[in-house]
Amino acid sequence: MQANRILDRLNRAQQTAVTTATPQSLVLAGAGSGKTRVLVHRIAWCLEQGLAAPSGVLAVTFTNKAAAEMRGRIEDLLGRPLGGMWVGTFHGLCHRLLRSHWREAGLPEQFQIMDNEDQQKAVRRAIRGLNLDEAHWPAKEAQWFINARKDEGKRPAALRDEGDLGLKTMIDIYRAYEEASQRAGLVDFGELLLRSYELWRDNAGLLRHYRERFFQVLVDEFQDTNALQYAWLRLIVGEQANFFVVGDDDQSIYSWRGAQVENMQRFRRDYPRHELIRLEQNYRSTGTILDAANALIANNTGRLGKELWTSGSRGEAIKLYAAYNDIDEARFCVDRIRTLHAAGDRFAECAMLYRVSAQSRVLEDALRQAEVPYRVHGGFKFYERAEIKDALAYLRLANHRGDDPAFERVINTPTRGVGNRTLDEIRNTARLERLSLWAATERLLASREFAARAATAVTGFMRLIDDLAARIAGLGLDSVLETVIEGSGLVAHFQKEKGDRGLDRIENLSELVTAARDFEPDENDVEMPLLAAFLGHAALEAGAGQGGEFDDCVQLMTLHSAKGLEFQNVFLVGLEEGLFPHQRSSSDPSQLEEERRLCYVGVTRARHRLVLSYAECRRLHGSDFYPQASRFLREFPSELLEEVRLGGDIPSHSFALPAESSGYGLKLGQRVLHRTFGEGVVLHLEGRGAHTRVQVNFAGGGVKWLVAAYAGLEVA
DNA sequence: AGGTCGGATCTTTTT
DNA sequence: GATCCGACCT
Repeated sequence: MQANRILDRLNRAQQTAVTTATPQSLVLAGAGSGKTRVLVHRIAWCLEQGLAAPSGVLAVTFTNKAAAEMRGRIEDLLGRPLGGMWVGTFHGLCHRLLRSHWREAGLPEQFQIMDNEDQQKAVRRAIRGLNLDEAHWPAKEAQWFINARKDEGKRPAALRDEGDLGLKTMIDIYRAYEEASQRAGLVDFGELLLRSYELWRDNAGLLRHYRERFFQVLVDEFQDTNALQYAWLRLIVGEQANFFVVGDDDQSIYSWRGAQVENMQRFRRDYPRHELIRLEQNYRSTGTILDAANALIANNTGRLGKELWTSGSRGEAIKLYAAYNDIDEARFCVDRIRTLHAAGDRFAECAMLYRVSAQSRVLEDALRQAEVPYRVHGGFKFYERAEIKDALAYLRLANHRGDDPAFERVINTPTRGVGNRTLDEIRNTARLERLSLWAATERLLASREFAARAATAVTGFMRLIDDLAARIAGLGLDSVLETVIEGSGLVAHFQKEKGDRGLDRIENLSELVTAARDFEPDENDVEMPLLAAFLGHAALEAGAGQGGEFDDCVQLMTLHSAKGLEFQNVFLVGLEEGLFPHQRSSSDPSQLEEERRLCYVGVTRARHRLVLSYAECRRLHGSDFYPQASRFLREFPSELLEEVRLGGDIPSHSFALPAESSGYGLKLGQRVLHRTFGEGVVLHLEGRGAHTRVQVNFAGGGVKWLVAAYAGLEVA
């Protein structure tokens, strides 16, 4: 391929990025500015210019989807396979490293990956093992603590309790969990990263080897990296490699799970001779939408700074609908979608975006009522289903008896008479003797410490696993799964379940066999044993949600899951104070800015049409709320918005950009305090000046009408 | 061993 | 309102 063919269809800024000769570059890539394009073309450029062999390229992304897309596009552009390129997610690549160097990493060869659920159970076990009260020390919080520390690259030994008992306990739990995981050869998601970081850090020879190999290191969505990922990158880049990172500080929406936008500033400090390139030309949205997005995000502080523009048309005004309530809001959106569909747009080109998943319910109801097909993104994944995890647990245990989570999962599924007492006995022995659950069970059997019934049950289970292990040796992957499913007794177990549920599960189990038959490790994993690759795939890439991905249906998802996608028509619903920005974020300025970025992400998903809406009454957690319109609405230039109304008799307060008071500091949804009735929320306002009457819903005393002049309400 | 009941809680989600 | 979790009961 010719150099000019690579640069052919790129704009100036994109060309600059692709061809830069500066060893370190930070590409500030706005929404819809062709970020993936730049990454892919940059790789092609490096190869064509002889700046790297394919095996010298390391390209990292966050999601499997992004990695797959990048691989596909590189191959398309090059017209040949990746060669020895490493293109994958942080976790996928770390997994690969640990499989190749398990010994140096201090892991057993058959180490397994724990997903969230496995991890939480393991943490719970650690908490119980320390004789702590679970009500006081919830596994979820401890899990969060452990993951946050790992994301910072910290082991328990590196933590100090500062005399804080709570902190000390957390560290104890972390340590106990870590010891148990190590003993069982289990690795959680954070551990994959931390372990490979340490692997490189502590093995000079190995690090040298990889540094000599990877001369071009590229990172996608750099704003989402956490401290450990950045440290990992710095380690591999070293002094000599080229470091090419692409990101957008305005789309950083994952700080709550450890992402540090600060890494962008850190990069600038750590590599003072870097080149900063801005991609600001947008190929997605209309001028109107971009103006709105720019104006909104300008309210944030400390940005690297970037202004999106387009050579395309202004497009139509952004529609704003003030709904009477959430049901009305849903109906309005569905109505418009039907109109658009009738005019020729596909349903799949319409997306309904919301802040919290709970909002999908009302939208789904309205869609179903109107018989409009839809798909809700997110939610349960194939490999996260209980029956799939059960089957895989049998396989994991047959493969590696020390796999404690797998043991716990299936020791009594299907029920075979191993009760809690027996299990506790096993757990205790395991803890005291530092054995795996399997080894502890063997131990207890040998010393005849089980009750007769338990002994029989447990022996039966162990025979079953040993038997499975013997039978699957040498079989193909799909036969392995067939054998395991058949031998586990899971099918009979689920057949007993009432209703269609059991049937579903059995169907999923046969789907698992199909998945195994069709399984091909991706290019990064071809060297590892097939079974390890398959189990890794199941844990790391939990699979898509429900099917129907290719049908023409309206797309429902949270704003978070919308990042990276685009649609002709976007309906951004629930623009209300308390919901968006969310209550839990509204007290902290930096969290508030993240909410704003989330809004920015939502707005920039739209190509042609953007509809914003809010409800004056919203049912949430079972009771009604009367929120104010979101502050974000006020941050859009009003000339870009056009208020839409349905008929004249819908009680709708004009969107009233100042949306301020009635003269008494009262507004809809305002929290107020009354001398005798206590705290309440303003439901309605009527009249003006001295005649203003206000309806308040008091927490204690129900709904009351008051004359504002006499009520003496205080704004709470 | 398994089911049922009451209480607490309720962002966002990938790997 | 819905769900998840633990305690309690059968």
